[in-house]
Amino acid sequence: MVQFSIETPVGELWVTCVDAQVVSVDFAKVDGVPVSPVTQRESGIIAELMFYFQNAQHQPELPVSPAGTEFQQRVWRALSRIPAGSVETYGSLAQKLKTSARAVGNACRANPIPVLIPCHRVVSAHGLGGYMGQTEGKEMQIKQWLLRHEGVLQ
DNA sequence: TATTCTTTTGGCG
DNA sequence: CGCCAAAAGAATA
Repeated sequence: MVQFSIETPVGELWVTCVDAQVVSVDFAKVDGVPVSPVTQRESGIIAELMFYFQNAQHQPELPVSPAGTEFQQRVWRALSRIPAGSVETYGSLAQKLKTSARAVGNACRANPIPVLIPCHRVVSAHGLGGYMGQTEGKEMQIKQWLLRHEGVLQ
């Protein structure tokens, strides 16, 4: 397992890789976890991520292996198909997946890989919805930044 | 199987 | 616009 951090406009991004596959991405730093030396395989991942933070239209399609149930993987794959610069509502996603809006929200909340799996492009019918389990606060700032970065928000 | 959870939704004041 | 209750599906024990 290789873990390293990337400096982004929204803060430090912590990436965990196993066998050149992204396992998790987290905005919160976990103390006590040493940064492993980055190898050749991870350097490509870093480049892709940093490129996205410069060009919102570039959606990095990196090999990911999120740990989750069958249903969650289905939702996450659907999320990955949302093109940069557009958003979906929980309701419309639920229709496509033949499920309910709250079930979709459940899976989104369990998403271990923000940014790469664009759960920030899913909004509620009323407002923005939430992000990483929070409906307000720091997480929402990040969500808003990402959407603004992609031109969805003003 | 029962319990609890959810980044929702629609309606009403 | 803000508050409330309902409701569907899935995760968890």
